[in-house]
Amino acid sequence: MNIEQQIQQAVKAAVKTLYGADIEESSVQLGQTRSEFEGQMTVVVFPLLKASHKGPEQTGSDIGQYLTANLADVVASFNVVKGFLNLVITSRCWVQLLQDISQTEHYGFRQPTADSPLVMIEYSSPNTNKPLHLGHVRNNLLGSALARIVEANGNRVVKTNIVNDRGIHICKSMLAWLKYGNGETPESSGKKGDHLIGDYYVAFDRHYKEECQQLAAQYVAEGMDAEAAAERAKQEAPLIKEAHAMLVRWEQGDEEVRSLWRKMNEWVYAGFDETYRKMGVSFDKIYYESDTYLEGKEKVMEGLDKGIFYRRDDGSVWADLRPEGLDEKLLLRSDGTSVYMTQDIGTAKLRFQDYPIDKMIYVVGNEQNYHFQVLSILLDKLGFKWGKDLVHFSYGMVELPSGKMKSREGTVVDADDLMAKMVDDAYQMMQDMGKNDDLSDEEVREIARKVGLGALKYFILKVDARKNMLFNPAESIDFNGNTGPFIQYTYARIASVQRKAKEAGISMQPASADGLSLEEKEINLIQRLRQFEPVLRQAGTDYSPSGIANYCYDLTKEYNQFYHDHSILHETDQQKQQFRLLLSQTVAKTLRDAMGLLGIEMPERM
RNA sequence: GCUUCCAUAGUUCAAUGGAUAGAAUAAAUCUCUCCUAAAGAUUAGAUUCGGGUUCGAUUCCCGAUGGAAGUACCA
Repeated sequence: MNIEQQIQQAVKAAVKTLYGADIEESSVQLGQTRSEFEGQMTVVVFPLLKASHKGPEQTGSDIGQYLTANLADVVASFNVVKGFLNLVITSRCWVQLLQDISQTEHYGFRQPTADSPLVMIEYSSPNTNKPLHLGHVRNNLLGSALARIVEANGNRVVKTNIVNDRGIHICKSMLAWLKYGNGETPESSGKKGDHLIGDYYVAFDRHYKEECQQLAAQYVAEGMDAEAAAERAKQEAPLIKEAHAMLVRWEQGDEEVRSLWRKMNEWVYAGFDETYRKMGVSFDKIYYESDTYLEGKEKVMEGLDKGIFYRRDDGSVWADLRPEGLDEKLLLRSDGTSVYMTQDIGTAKLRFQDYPIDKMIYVVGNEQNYHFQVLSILLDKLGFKWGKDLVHFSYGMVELPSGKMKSREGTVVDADDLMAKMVDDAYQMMQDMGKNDDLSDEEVREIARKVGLGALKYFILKVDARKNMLFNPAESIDFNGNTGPFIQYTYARIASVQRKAKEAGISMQPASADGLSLEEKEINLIQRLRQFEPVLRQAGTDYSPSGIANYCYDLTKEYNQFYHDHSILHETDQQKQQFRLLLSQTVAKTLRDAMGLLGIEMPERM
């Protein structure tokens, strides 16, 4: 039984004996003592006043006395400040706790079993017409971190990706490539496939814009007012008409269009795979919209038969969600083609066929909150048992100082470029600091890779996912302060101490704890280590990678203070030295586990 | 218009309803004959406004103000 439970139980017993009242064990509010007071654990006595019918001070001291008398192994002494009962926990307890943590592999993790809930997490979900940018990076990092966190809380997890490989957007790239590409390929140009396709998407847009302007000018000359002319031009421009025609040919299965589509998608996938690999994200199962949209149609027709949906005179199919407080939602266009919602229904159907899903989590930006509100209702109506409480893990946008990223204005922060720049910066920094003297260039580059990506990942994951966040390309991402490298650096320092201890033949095995008196910072650290379990639980229920990131920072900060104040290898008291080595080792272990959940690798030196 | 989300130091971020709201950064200053100074320490700086619930509110509720997103036969 852990310290918290022992105290809670004892407080319950105290209330019973002292005041004759029954309280719930779990209702005993137990927190950590603030550093300015003596003690490590604090019982909040306010909620107990109803039972005691005494003042807070008196109640606190009654219970404190009971605890020191009846739980002397754990509670050494106490003090009461206002309504807070601060408890000093015995050193013996702390050392025991440290040993437990150090001996537990992946302390705080829960192993999934065969009958654990099956959670499917969808993330990434790119369009195949342009390369990944910083917004996708946030999505991918959040999704993969979330998958690890959910798994570490004892769930079976399937990571999935839905690729939006069909639709007007990819037709635009295809058309531009046919018109202006001169047969350019990734091989011929040396460009990454996704970047190549992205360039043609931009090219389409540029030419389309020109056409629109010319056409609009012509309409205005014919006497139309400017706004209407612009609107009309958008629809009547030859390029967009060609793109639509191409989409129709695609849907009809026109082999010429299909084979071009396959070829260009392959280029893009090769590019994506490289980006995913560098980012360190992966999937267990990938779905393609081109496979799922027909399933969606089928499912919608099924709903139509059951009377869940209705058909309008023009042939389009709708769901009436006004009873749910929402609007009517289109599910099939009047020409019978499917929309975004149709596809998601189809994907859900296929997934449910493939896996007995208990819970579905969609990692998708908050701009689609409404979509998922609707999807949840529709899936529920269609009989998916997990539809009703599907989780839309809705995250905020990444903004630039100039506002939103816009591909047209060239303000998009490219994922590949950014990762490369982070690694370069880390490499340059190592050069400048002369840290690479006895390392091969290859080793330095590997460390720079971990550090550069660690900085990027931590930068993104430490922020509450719900909130919009700011990225300033001019300032770049810091390597000092509350950053990934700060945590990695501390880890590398511990690794260094451990190497030296090993060379000197110093045992890291815990000696007897008898007579060992602990420093305040040592106790703080053990307490912090213990905290990892509740933090991980919380991160699992709140779906909060940032909770893990913040924990890593707090633990690191705490350790650095300890490291600064207390010597390890120079400590002459052997018992203390071994204890500190064990403590350091356990901090390193916990940091590796916790940062690992965020997908951040820890270098043994840097 | 309607719906949803957000609002904390100059800036970027924290805080299961708990004690004097924490960090980082930017500024000034100190600490390497000492286990890695990508570190540690000191000084100064913030809860948008008005109500309510509570022993206690940055946190929960209502209203106002400001910002973002959505409200497509786009995805």
